[in-house]
Amino acid sequence: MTLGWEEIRAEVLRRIRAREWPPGALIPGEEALAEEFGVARATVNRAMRDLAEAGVIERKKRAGTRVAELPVRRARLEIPVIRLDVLGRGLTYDFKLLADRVERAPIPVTARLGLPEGTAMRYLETLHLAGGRPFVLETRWLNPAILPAPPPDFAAVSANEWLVTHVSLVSGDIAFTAEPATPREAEVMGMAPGTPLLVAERTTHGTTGPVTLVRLAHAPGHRVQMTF
Amino acid sequence: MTLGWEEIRAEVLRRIRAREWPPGALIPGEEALAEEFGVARATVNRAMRDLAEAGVIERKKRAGTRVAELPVRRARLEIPVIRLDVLGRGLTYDFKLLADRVERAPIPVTARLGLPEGTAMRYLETLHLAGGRPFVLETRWLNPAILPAPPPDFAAVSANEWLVTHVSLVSGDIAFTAEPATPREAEVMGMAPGTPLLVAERTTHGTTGPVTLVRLAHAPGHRVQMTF
DNA sequence: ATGGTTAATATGTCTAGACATAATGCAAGT
DNA sequence: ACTTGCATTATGTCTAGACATATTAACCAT
Repeated sequence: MTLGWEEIRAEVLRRIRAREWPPGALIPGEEALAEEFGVARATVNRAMRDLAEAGVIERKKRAGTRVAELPVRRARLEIPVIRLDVLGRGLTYDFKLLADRVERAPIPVTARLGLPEGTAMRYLETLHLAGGRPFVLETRWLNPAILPAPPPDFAAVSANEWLVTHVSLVSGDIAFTAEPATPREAEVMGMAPGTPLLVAERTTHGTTGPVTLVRLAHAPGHRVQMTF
Repeated sequence: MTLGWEEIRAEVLRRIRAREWPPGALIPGEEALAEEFGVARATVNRAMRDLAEAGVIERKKRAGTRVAELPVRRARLEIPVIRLDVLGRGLTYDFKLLADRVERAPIPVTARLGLPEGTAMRYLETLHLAGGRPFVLETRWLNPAILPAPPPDFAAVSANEWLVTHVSLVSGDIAFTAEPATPREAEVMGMAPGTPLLVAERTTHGTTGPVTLVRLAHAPGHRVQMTF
């Protein structure tokens, strides 16, 4: 029976958990481990690289590999298109375009996207419905520079979905906060103002510059679930 | 100048974004790409594996590699120990153990951890302080079976931190919700009841069974930030 | 002591070739 | 028509060896 990289990883992990190699300790080099397990160094490397990605060990050239002092847990969040999110919950999906206009974006918006003050941007307000009931209110500022010549009809395809399939997003960030429902949100989504809402704020950048800043106000009770 | 796997990845990504290989399309096999770029197949494999992990392409043995129809964006959340989170914000850290007792856990708690109804569990209530002000109220149900013979003193080291360094956590999940502050939370953290709070609920399982269920109620204004 | 240079070393990556594994689609048998 | 089995094929993994790169520690010169 020959060992694979996953078995190497399992054994290394076992030794770390058993405190044979305590936090902060220096682990034998790849060459030594390769010899011990009777595999090629590349196989050990594969296993160690995986553990490093998981945050269990820290590796530095020349300095060697050591067990992480305080292993940082990493959770992965998969952000689906809202339509698929809703359908995945077994509910019917629909959306309404509540607003679509071009105007000068407020300073906080341009600032966060790194655009000059007073840039004219497309403002979109979309209410996503799940099973006929409000699911998410999306308010979006979109950089018109990234849109094609005949701009897409966001009443037919939601901006959320159009962007995923037509713009190559490079990087971005999401922040989750709990906020009281604004009067506008309360009115549109049919709830009392001040109701706690889970709000996700995303900025995304593409190859040709800033793309969009979007605020997703989720209906009460919404859970964002992650596994690790 | 010789190509590395990151350059292969960049070029493949460029072709996908440029729609030379549109969503759903079948990409040439590793062998073909290796020949085209003049590198070994393992190098192409490294690049493709990375793109698959990022959700840009989907790979299946025999069936080949195709461009993802709706690229699922994946964001990574790093969950540090609360103490380091606070120190990382340039604030002093402190915590107070408000409650520490053993009692029968409520049914929802045992159910979520997969323990028998009425199991006696350790209940801990910890207030984490940042710069002397309430930061997070942690309410935790801990499976006493995983604790060592002389149980640790959670007044000296927070349970949060003790668990990370002493229990090998295998899997778990986190859910974020927005909830109104309970009377207890409002009292302890000094705010009006009903104030929207960002709540994280985590369950974790170790090698020897369920470990803990914890609820972290964050002070108003708290942001959970992720990058992708 | 102090600062800069150099050699040693552990990890990172690559090559060329091999076998393993899984999924597909065709062919044969019921 | 339907199922079963098998050959095919693309990805997954491994080996043994090589060179690249970052970083440390030792050394030397000021």
